[in-house]
Amino acid sequence: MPRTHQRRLRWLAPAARHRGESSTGKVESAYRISDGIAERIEDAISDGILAPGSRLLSERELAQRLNASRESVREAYRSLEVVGLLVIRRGKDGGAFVRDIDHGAVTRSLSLMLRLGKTSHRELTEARLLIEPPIARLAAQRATQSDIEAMEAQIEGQMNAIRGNADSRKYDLQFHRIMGECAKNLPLNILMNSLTDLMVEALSSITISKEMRSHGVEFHRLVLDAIRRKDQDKAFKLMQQHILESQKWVNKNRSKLRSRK
Amino acid sequence: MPRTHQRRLRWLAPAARHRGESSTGKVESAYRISDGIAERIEDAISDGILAPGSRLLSERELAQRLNASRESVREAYRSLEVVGLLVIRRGKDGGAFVRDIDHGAVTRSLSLMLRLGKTSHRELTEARLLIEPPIARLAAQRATQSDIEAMEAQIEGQMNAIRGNADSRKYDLQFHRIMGECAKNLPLNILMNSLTDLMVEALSSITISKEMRSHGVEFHRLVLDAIRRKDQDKAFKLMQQHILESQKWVNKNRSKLRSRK
DNA sequence: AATGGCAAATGGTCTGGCCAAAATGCGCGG
DNA sequence: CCGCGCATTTTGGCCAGACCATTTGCCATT
Repeated sequence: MPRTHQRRLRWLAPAARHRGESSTGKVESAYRISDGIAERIEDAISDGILAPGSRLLSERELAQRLNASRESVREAYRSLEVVGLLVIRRGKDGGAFVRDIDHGAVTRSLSLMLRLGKTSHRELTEARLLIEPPIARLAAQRATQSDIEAMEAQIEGQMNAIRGNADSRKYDLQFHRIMGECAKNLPLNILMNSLTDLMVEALSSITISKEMRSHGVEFHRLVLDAIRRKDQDKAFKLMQQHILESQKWVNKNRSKLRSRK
Repeated sequence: MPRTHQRRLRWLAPAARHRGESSTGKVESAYRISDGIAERIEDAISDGILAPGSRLLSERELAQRLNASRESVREAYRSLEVVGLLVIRRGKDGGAFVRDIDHGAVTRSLSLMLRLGKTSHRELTEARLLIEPPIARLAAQRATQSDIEAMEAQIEGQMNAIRGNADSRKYDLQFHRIMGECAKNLPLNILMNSLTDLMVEALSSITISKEMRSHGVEFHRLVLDAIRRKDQDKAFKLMQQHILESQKWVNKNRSKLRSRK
């Protein structure tokens, strides 16, 4: 039975939200139906009503239920996909699914800003130098047994990759990632991951010698050892040294870096 | 005259981009026309072809030129608006404009992630504690004369606001922001701004006593003094102390904090 | 000169349709 | 009986055309 109402968009009207500034720079003036829908979904997700992995209604269906057009719903879904909350698949059994938490969106925005700001590699390294050693310290302080085991497994994998002459970069990144987990601090972890992701991206164009890779994994082993012994200062200094060395190495290979216009 | 086109989307096909992973988690499988358009615009912006403030073609016009539908163009514009690259206005003389660089998007995604991750205030403070003091140190090292003047002016404004019993929070935030500028490191600056923005947002629900506000500005004055004298360690320690004190104060007022589900 | 209203440009939404991808079922041939 | 491929179905992607809402500027009326 196709409901008979004609009126539009009354379903969201209580106290026409001003949602001012909120210091994030977002200023919504005149509202868009799609924004209203997106906001509702966003809230539902952050309130846990929609768990990661669950499937939303199809565009057609939700549109009908909300008495909105399919386009409005579509736009809402797409917006949320852009910010990383949803993932949309086509075909039967497709649709919009709640993505499990993933800081990729932060990295993406950050990456954009840095590209626009013509950030140099030097700045990136400097930032890492200020963030990662403290994280290593926290990791040494807070790593659990299972954290340590995860890192051991990872190092193992990396060594195998090197022996097999495969690309070890992925493992390298993963080591830093696990260490970030150990610090038990989400904001820091996200920030660090974004920086290291950007680093990897920036360096993706140059190949790394086998010796260098072995050297890297050796360093990881030392850091892990410090963490295992809960030697916070040692972990801090090792990390610092690790970054400095890699910076030095990059400088020697600067010519191979792809230039940014 | 309704153009006679048969084929679609040939205008973007050279070397069907795979744009794999890139470690940001973004995996585009099946190509969307709108994504193609968005990517082109994004590149144009980061290459400086489209300067901040410039106006893009209207949806109708660009659609016609690209031989695409208005919806595709619209979707591209909207996506870029969501990530903070464009701002869209309605009405005559409206349209999509290139936004000048603004880290708001990063803050927004970060904020989302933190909400989803149920980040505590404690973690936020811890992160700030690791990031801001080093930034103060860098600021002391690198601040120019005009930077210092800007900070002086800001403190002046803040004191006036306090005397007039106006809300000084805006100025407070601004001080940290200017100090970030002084550090001359974009990544760090963005990260710090995101954290302080989140902090302000989290604290927006409680009022701050006049004494506390005076205390705050006094601290800023001290920090500025250290920066002026290029006393890096002093700036570092002051900043650390500043954050610790505000944390202590927040703890005393914890009950007033709006709870996050 | 001030003001009110009209016209134009532009995004926002709706309708209704077709295409393309993906999963599933069905039937035919081996 | 076991695939293998084709048709079907569901769902997003795209399109065309229309109308609405907002904003701006201009112009006529007062």
